[in-house]
Amino acid sequence: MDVIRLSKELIGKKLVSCFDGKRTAGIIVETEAYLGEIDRASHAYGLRRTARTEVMFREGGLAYVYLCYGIHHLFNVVVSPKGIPHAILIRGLEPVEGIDRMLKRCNKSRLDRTLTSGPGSLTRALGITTEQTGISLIRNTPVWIEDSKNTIPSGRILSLTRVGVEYAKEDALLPYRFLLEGNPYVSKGKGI
DNA sequence: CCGTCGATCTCCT
DNA sequence: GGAGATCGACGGG
Repeated sequence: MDVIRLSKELIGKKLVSCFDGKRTAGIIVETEAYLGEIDRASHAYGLRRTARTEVMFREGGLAYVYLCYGIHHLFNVVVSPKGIPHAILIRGLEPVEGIDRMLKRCNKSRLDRTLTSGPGSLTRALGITTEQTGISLIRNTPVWIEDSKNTIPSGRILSLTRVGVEYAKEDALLPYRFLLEGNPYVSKGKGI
């Protein structure tokens, strides 16, 4: 499984949630690859296993959602065969469906880039929480990823260093952050 | 516009 | 006890 290639391929696809029969969705415009065992920035570095990260060691196609700083729910796609804990963090969405419902979830009255820019903001907008960790993203579940037929945003894919992983030493320099150049819904961070 | 700080969960030391 | 794959409120310039 080529996590780097898949991280780029996820850009332009649609992340969808559906709770109470109501869809909310956005086009993925920013991702980060986390390469499990060999990546100091990964929760699974050195094959370290905890209750929280156990889902990363399961088969690809599952959601890994964890709580960051005690507040923010961060959504990842587990992408590799069983035992290989690679994951892709979704960091930015361009909202396309159910915007009113997203605004309500975020206590906002108007759409602007802050609705779904950044990994903690987009989960709040879609209603994704740690309750969804471990669910399948390809079967019939409240959260999944699908091809976006009509609404594919344009732009070149840039590769930059990842955000907030300075502690990862030399791995902090790896160009494992991917985003659509110029898209307003990419997160703030160095290099942008 | 900018920097600082609080929120308060999980895991490591 | 401390830091982290973060965000938004607040205060000063």
